[in-house]
Amino acid sequence: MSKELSERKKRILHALVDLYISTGQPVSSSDIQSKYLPEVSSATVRSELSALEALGYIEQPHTSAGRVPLKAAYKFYVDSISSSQTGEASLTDRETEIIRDRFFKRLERIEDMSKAAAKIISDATNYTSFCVEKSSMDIEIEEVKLVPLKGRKAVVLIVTDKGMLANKAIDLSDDVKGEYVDAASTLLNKVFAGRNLLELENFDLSEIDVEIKGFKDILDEVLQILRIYVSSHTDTVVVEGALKMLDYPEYSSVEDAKSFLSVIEDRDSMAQILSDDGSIELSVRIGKEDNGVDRCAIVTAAYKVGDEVVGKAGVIGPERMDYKKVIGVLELMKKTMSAVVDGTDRRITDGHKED
Amino acid sequence: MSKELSERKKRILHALVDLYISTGQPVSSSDIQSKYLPEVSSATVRSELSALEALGYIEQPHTSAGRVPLKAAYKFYVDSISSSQTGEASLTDRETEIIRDRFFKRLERIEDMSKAAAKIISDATNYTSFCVEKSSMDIEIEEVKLVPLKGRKAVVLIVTDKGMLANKAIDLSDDVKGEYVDAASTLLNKVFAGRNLLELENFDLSEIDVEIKGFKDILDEVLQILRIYVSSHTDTVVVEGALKMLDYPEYSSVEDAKSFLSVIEDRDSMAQILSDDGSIELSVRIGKEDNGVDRCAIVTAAYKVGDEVVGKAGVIGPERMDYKKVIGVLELMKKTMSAVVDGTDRRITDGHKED
DNA sequence: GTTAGCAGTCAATGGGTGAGAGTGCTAAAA
DNA sequence: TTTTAGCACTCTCACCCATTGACTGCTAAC
Repeated sequence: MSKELSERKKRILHALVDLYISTGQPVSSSDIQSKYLPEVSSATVRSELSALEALGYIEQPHTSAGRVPLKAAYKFYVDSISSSQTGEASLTDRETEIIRDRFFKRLERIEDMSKAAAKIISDATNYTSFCVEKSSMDIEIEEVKLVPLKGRKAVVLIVTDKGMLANKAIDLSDDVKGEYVDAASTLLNKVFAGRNLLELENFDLSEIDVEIKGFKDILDEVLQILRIYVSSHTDTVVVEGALKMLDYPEYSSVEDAKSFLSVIEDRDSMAQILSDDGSIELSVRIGKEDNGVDRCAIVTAAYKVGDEVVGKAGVIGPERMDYKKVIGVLELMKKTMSAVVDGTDRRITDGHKED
Repeated sequence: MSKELSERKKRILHALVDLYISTGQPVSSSDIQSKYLPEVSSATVRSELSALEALGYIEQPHTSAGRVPLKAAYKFYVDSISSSQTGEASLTDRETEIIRDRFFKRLERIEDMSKAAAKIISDATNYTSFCVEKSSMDIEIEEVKLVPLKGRKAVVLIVTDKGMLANKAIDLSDDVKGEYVDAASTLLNKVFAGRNLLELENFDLSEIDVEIKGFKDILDEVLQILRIYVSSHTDTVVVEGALKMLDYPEYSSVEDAKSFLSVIEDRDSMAQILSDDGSIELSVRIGKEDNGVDRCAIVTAAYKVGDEVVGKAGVIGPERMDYKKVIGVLELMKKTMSAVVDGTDRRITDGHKED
């Protein structure tokens, strides 16, 4: 904070976080000296460490213990790795290939993308992962059709530019004559075709300048179907590997585990947490004040089409997580997913790989 | 086992299980004596206890500890409560009313029944609960319709006696003429209408004695839609209150908690476990050999329509669970749900309560 | 500014001890 | 023969204490 650190302090801080991430134990001056700075003595490292402690980067759990990174130290660490290189370089070519491969292999239908991505991210990083699909309401109704069935039933079909939206069987109270159905279909199309789903939220039937006559019932019915769809269609959150967090000593008490899991399992609180970071491309949030989950770090990547964020993928793990790897995996997935959503890479839409 | 226990042994065994269920601690002879058998001395209880130990009902964790029930003791206990009274009597009228009330209040659409029931059972008992809905394949196709849309797209609508089944937009490669669509619709109906979904599994198009001509593509398409539906439509399992198990000291180590949760979270293994008990009306399975989950008891109730099991509801908890209450709640839910599914109690199908 | 050496601090470990809980056994009473 | 009171025995658990080992901070020399 405040002023720029000396080069040696930077090296020492980086070393300390590195060591702490891999061991989870407080790091001693001699550890740092022997593994990262053989050219100086441990006493020198010690004096640098007390300086860093005064600056608020690290602390000692107790007098005779080594040092543990604080939030500021993690921030510094994350900054230094994401500026020094593109994160993806932290994965070997082989790893990159395996991940890409698994992604396309699992992807038979495009709807499974979130699930597949979450699974792969969790497997590759060994942390709990999640994916959010923003359910865009920017859907245009192309066509509404009333299809008569046997008996007095009929089906309302609503076709949109993004595919089929909803269909529902309804009872027609009147006797169904072909003319009625045809007329109703025509009317429904006049009223709804070309409209956007968002417009419908405050939509008043009486504003429409078409003849409604005996069709009010059916119009209401369709409107209700659409409204139910809009209100029920919230962002979908999928979580993978929730139990992986229990492998880390940070969460080795049942109470901690329980409080973590109860947040993770609750889709609403997850959606809340994930929406907090706006639409930053790559966001790293550490600690409860930052992300709402105690003693955790959350890394999210937003994937976009054009300028619009269409979803997010991320990892939630202990503060001392392997940021290098996580950022690498997320950047790779981000690229891959953006390409698929975008249509640049359509390997899966026809059901098989091309390469 | 082997021989019938003396009346006093029965009382002592019952008392021991009762005490162990409420405290979770090994039960001493004097506990039993003071709270359940004041007319004899603790020494007498002691000698009875060693007899029961020899018979395999109970054991001592170590020499100077009290006794703990074994599986045989729980079996005895469950038998004695379910024969002595109908379990439901173990709930007060007030409790019964509250549970019924909550059930109907939550139930706005019939599809939510499993979820609602699981939630209520879990809340009422404080254990992890689950519901399984058997997805019956006994569905008859009533009508197949090919509905042309704008452009070259069309929708296949499949109507069954149980409601709408599936619909899928397809591309028609040929130019779409009204006649083609009509002819195809007629053909599709000839082929599929009146058939049961189960027949379709090994269904050979060439066996059909209608003219196929140029319609093979569309027939294949529909057949595939149906097959995908059949294969993807497995029993649905919902689980509620998975984390409640962590409140019990039996699962206070993270490893135990993890192994429990990983079984519970996995729908497949749950479905497996739950199908194991056949269609017993009320099944109590204790211990790993019995139910596949370590140090747990599983109580399930099957709800039926006529003779057919259409679903199950149950509780999974520590071996020393409050069987009385659990059995009471499950019997109540079983009655209530059977009535709803059966159609005897249709309070919810028209969207509001009647009483 | 850096280093070696040393004293000081603290957590963790392990052995020892005493209290408490509960049993089994035995001999006497019912 | 069954039940009971009394007592010795066993085992766990909690606590204390001393020892160990891991670090640090300080100081004086380089």
